[in-house]
Amino acid sequence: MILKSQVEWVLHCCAILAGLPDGRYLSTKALAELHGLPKEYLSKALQSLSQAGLVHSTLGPSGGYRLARPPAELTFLDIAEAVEGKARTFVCANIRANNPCRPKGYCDSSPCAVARIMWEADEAWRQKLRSVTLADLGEILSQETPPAIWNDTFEWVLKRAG
Amino acid sequence: MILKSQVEWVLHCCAILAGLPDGRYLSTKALAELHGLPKEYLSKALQSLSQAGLVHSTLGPSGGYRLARPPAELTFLDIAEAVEGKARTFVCANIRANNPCRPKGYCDSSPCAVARIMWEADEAWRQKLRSVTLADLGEILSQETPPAIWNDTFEWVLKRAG
DNA sequence: AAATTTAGGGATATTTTATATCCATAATAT
DNA sequence: ATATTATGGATATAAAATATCCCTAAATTT
Ligand code: SF4
Ligand code: SF4
Repeated sequence: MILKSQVEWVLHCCAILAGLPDGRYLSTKALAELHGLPKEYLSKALQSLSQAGLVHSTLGPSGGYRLARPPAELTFLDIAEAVEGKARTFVCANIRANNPCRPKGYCDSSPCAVARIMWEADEAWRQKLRSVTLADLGEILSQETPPAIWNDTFEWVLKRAG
Repeated sequence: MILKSQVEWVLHCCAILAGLPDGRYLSTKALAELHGLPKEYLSKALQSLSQAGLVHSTLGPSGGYRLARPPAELTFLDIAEAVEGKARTFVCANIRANNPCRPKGYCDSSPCAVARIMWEADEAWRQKLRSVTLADLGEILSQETPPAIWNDTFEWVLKRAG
């Protein structure tokens, strides 16, 4: 069970978008080039963000994406779910229904303990991701990244931002 | 990102094994029949449990599996990891290394904030599963399952246990 | 001693998901 | 007008999950 690589991609892209000045847009092309990713496929991931309402897009030259909300209001969970979907990782195939000792037509009123416990673990994962915002990430990255690289990167980005 | 269905299978199987009297074994055939599962493929899942040291097996007629430890010492995490593997769900492809603004040969000392946060979420999932044992599960199931079904099931199981 | 039953492991096939590319379209900027 | 962009559909490829088959060695039953 491994997350799509698109999750990493869009997290990095959002971190960049979070540093963009108000009103500026950054294109798929620039984001793909900056991260060394296949442009067409990254585009699908960014479209997922757009469909989830996390980013706003605009067309034409100087077009691209910007965040739809302030970085403090965008969580890791928002972003991960946009790409990965909101489905739980444990899907219950209801195999207890196959138990030959069950009366025919017996219908279980609710999911059993196995499913509930697995879903609680899923929720713990979600809760952690819900507790971290893009603003938090930006703060950490700006502290940890060597200033030279950090500045060069945003200079590079601004040169390409529409 | 969805867990293998084998995870559900082995959790149910372990719940049954946990109710087995000391020294008795239950075969793959019986476990597959009880849950309505493909015997050969379930066998692979049970072999994973065996390789992880969670169950003990014995050959021949009246052979099969029993738990290797008391139910209170077997956690959901033990069981899930035996089948699903211990790898983290977020794998870092180190795409920041592709950043054209980085000096050539620059080597990042440690994983960045994105990876660390995602790994913390993984750990929250693990922590929840680590906190629930087969003994806990057995207690809940025995309370929630209608007594008639519960008793019939273990009668059925004991008739087939070696 | 022979026949039966079992776990274990290897090989292989099928189905589903993830990854990736290509193209047509409409909107926007210059 | 021309160039550039997001979007969505179609399709192709690679990888993983699901599943079956068969052989072996060990243990039990007869
Ligand atoms: S016992 Fe629980 S996990 Fe298993 S099939 Fe039923 S509801 Fe799903
Ligand atoms: S920035 Fe973090 S998540 Fe992204 S590639 Fe680097 S270490 Fe991995």
